[in-house]
Amino acid sequence: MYSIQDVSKKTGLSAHTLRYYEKEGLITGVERSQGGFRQYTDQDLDALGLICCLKNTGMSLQEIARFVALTREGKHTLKERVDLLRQHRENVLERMNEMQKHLDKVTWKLNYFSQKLQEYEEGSESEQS
Amino acid sequence: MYSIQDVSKKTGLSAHTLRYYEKEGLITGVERSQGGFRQYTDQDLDALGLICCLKNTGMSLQEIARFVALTREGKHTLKERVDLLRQHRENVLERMNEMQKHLDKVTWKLNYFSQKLQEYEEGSESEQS
DNA sequence: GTATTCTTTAAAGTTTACTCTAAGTCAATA
DNA sequence: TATTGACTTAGAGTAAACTTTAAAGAATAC
Repeated sequence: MYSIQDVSKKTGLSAHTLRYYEKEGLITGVERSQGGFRQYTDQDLDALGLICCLKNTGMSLQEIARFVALTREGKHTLKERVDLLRQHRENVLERMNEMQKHLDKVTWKLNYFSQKLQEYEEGSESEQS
Repeated sequence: MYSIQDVSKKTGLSAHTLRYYEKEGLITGVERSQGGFRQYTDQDLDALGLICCLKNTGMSLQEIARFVALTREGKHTLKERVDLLRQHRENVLERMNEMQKHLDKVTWKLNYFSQKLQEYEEGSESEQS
């Protein structure tokens, strides 16, 4: 059993954010101590792991909440969940491809500016001498 | 010379967004017709091209505005601009790496669910027969 | 020449994902 | 036992990047 601070350290999400995620339906069924404090299990940490991966690959919290809701509904949503992840995977690959293209342009510009810089520096050098 | 609508079509940014970018200092020195309408040049389109690449690789509008301001200052900022782009490039590569790692986890989960799904479907088949 | 469409501005509104505040409860320590 | 510090809630506030609105002037189509 982990306190909200423990989980915060383990996941890198703030305690505020963890409560927020719970409110938004991303995490469900977190147990409480007699005093009402959250007590996370290893299962909860597991679930948070997937949530972070989805988030870090650009899935919105809303979509993640939908995925979590499907999970809670049981095995008959397995196909839908698989489709969802598969689609997400495609989207991410597509985005990374696009990103690479844009980055190539940035690299091109960078080289262009680098050359300009060299010319500029050589210019000021000869002025100094 | 292009109208704001022309540029909107060419760049994929809305006319609203183009005005917003101008207000935020991302585009500067756009000429006006006698009636006060914006008239974009090929140079402006070029500048917008770089802006889109930077934005699409995750640079914030604020940082882009900073880059544009440096450009306006002249050649003595060339080194700073090169450094900025170089740093940005590193950041993007780093992010893409992280992304790939997170995506690998998603793929792993996907395969796991796929297998579960298959077992589940086989299960219901044998129940039916 | 008038109706429609496009453009202008400033400013308010929206969405996403937090982040912080206030007021109070709970637990551990000096 | 008092106090410090972590935890609770609901709800307000924030930042980024738009997006919409309103009111008015300009260009074009018939």
